[in-house]
Amino acid sequence: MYEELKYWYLRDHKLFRTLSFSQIKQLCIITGFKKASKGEIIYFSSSDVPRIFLLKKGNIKIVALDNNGNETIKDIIQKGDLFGELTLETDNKNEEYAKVLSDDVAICSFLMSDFEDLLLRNPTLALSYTKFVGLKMKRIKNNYANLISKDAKTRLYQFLKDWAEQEGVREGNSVAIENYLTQNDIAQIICTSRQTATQLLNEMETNQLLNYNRKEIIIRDITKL
Amino acid sequence: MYEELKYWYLRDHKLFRTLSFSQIKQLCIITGFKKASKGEIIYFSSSDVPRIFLLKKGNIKIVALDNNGNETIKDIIQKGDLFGELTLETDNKNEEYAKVLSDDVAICSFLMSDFEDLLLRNPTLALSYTKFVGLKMKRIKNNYANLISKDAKTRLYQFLKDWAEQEGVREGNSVAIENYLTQNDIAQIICTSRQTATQLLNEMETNQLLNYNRKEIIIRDITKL
DNA sequence: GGCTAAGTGTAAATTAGCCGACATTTTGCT
DNA sequence: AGCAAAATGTCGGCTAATTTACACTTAGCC
Repeated sequence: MYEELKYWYLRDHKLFRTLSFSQIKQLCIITGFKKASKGEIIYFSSSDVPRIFLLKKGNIKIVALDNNGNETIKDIIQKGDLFGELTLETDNKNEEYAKVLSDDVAICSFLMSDFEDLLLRNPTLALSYTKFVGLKMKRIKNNYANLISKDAKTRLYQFLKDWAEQEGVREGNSVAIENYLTQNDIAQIICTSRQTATQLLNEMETNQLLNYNRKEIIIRDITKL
Repeated sequence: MYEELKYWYLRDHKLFRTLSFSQIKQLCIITGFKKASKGEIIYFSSSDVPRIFLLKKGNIKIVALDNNGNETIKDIIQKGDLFGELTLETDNKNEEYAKVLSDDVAICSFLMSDFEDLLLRNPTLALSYTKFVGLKMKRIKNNYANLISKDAKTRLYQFLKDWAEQEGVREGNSVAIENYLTQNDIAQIICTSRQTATQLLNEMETNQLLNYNRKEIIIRDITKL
């Protein structure tokens, strides 16, 4: 892979914008690059050396298996997001993997140890990164707070609002979202059963709140959610 | 307040152990110190300049008010823990405050901006701090995962196990915990109603699993939880 | 010491939403 | 085109846990 390209891949991320070309290059020397298509599973937890990943294109979900072998969705990662050992702590027990949701994805990765070195040499980057992790924490906290205190309906509404805000294409008050999730995925994200999610989505369709199909969700009036 | 004392207060925290005396001193110049007693409320969200707090003695709970004005427990902070704007981002909308649980507490604080300066000058500290925040995030994630997928009983058991591990005094298989929480507090932490919590605790008492009173909880056999 | 508020105990009614058990539709694959 | 697998739709029973409601106990305060 051309050094130049790698440079731009990282440079693109707001976290790395303060870095010089040579600094990025240092980080890039050990950068891996990978393409994968829908349904593929990418192990990153205990696979080999701890890495940090950057999703360049597409969408993936981070999945963990509970004791009964059920999939639990931990996170949805979108284009531009970092994932992996973000806490810079190797985590042996957590058996997590990533599953590709969109048609195809592009992922770059770098070694955690190299990233640590870079942070040590670039205090500004270290500070940005700390804030970045902190922000992620805050997002997670808010998500969970919603999950716990609200009922399924409210959770679904909130999820749709968030999704619309992050990825939706707005036209007036209506928002179109590319739908790469199944109803089962949505159910898992908002922590309810598939049946309940289906029911709620159909109810919303009946009430003219949205149009749902497997490719696209159109929220008629985002302000009404 | 004597410089020396402040030095030891911070030095005591594992996060700051790598720092030299002069570095700690720099951080300390602007350190505030405060004592408070049971029931007192300490605002830190939007009060004045953003600060980071270190709880030196006692226990507090971080509480947020939801739209209906109900208290929601966000976190329980124990002796030695940091709290406040840990993400280094000033957070205007979140209206949170701390409430003192134990008879009395001692808190030191420093300005976020000073802490940022220190991090910029000490990349090693910055890295440690990132890991620290990361660890906190992981803990929160696990907590929430428990809250969501388990029933009230399991959640209570897990909470008691965690509490016992963090603060309990073990004697053989029995663990004594100083009980500074009301049953209502416990209910809020494990996200259930007060009545359910009461019922479960009494059930455990009947089953000889523990002895409960307002001052102390004794878990008969921690291995049986 | 006595009063008030906070904390605890208990029970019945109600309910959200999980679960099992299907039928139907859509998709991807050869 | 035709098949199997995945995704979606729908229903009713079941259960944990919330809610409402009230009695009792303890702690703190004048």
